[in-house]
Amino acid sequence: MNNLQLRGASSLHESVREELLKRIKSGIYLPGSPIPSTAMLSEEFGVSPITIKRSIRDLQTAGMLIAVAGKGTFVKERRRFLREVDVWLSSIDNARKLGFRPRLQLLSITREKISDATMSVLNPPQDAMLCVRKTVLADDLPIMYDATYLSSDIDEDIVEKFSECSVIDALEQHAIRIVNTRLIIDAAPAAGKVEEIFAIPNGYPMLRRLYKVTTTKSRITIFGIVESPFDRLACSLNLPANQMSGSYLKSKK
Amino acid sequence: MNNLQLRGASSLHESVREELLKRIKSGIYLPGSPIPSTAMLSEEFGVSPITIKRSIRDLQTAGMLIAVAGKGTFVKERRRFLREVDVWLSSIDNARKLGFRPRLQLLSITREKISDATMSVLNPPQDAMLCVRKTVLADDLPIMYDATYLSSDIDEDIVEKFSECSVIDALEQHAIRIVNTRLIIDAAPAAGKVEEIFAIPNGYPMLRRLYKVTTTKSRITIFGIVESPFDRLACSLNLPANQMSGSYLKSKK
DNA sequence: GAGTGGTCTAGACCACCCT
DNA sequence: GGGTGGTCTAGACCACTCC
Repeated sequence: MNNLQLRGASSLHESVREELLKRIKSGIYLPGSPIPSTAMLSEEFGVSPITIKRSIRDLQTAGMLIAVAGKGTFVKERRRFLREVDVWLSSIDNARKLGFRPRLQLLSITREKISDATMSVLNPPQDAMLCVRKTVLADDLPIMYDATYLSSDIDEDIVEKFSECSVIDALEQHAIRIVNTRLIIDAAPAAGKVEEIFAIPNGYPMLRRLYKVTTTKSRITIFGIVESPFDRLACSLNLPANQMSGSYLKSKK
Repeated sequence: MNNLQLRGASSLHESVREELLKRIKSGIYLPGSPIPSTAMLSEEFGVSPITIKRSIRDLQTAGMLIAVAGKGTFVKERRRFLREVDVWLSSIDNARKLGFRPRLQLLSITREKISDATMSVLNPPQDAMLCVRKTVLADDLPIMYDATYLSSDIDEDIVEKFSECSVIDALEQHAIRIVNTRLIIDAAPAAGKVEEIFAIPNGYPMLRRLYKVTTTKSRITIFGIVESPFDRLACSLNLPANQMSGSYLKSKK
């Protein structure tokens, strides 16, 4: 009935997972299409439905499958957005350049403190700031969740711009020059609304870009966090020799 | 007996998870220390041990806990290494600068093709290459798993250097100059040995840096993949205005 | 030997979707 | 109504660790 236990898997649910993964990779199960139901797989493999469910859940958290209650379990479509991080190009323009149809959606404008642990490396102010939250969609699929933090004494018409377009475009439209961008790329578990928006289960990690943008106007320093599902986005950057500093160029020791 | 269901959690295991997370964050359960056993938590919360296990497993994949069979479940120590990606500094020197005691461990030297999907963006050669695998430890904890790919016609003494020290240091010792580094930062599920080394479960994603280093010697182009658990490493970079290109500096449209 | 987590199973209930 | 996945439970077995 089955041909499991072929790989180096030490447990049943692992074997099942490997086998399903193999079928996805080899194209037996196609992106966007449903895989057989738990019951059917259970019968095919001669394993308890619970064990099948376990494997499927693991593949879900690994971003390979997406299960929809009442409908079935589907192979996730894999199309990844390459964010060019070393170029001053807004996410929107970046997406357009890569052939996506990008769209921006304002979620909320609130007053909040920045509480993220990683963010503290960038030394954000301790007091409450204006927080503009939006999602960026590419081809109608959400790929980014952005929280932009502005000092709360900022002009209302600037805030408006921030809710309509990206940080870079908003600044440009007010003729404010960027002096420096400090970026931290990390991954952290999805929390709250982010889980919903991207249908991410169980606090699974999101790829994040935390930024601090300093401008010529000393009053205007912008902080922000952009979160993306790791299977929808990757960052790319280029480091030419003539721009580099560090131990390599100095005579070491 | 319990005070669950307080958060916006829609299921029992979610409530339990939130409660455990709260206790970790508030310091009731301390880093490095064990949390109560499944049986005890089951009693305390008035929930099936299986539901407790479910919550614990989710917190494990989220990098908060680490369960050791026969010993107990422990709160993971959180100390994160900030890799400065825009500076030409070897990982080793970077770690040392941050106060870690770094160490390098050679794992294997093999001949392999580069098969990673993301890597294809960097257009690596299709034929088999020399693959040097090593781990980087900081304070005796593994933080990076590096696979360096070299064209297989390279001198043996250079290969030797690559297995002893980082790419940058190896090149420097042979007086080879780096012309450009192209970097892609993404996250991808852990596979095979990586799961073991970092005690990562279920193909949980690792933060990765894929690089292509071009040098003055045309024969020598180096590819590589560095993987790290996302709770042990983040990348940082700085983008000063004078080095930037892109739409912002050009007159747009 | 007592305690730990890990695995696998069986069975029941729910909410949802589609026809 | 018959299918789907999601949740929760009970119970049994194993391998491991520590005393």
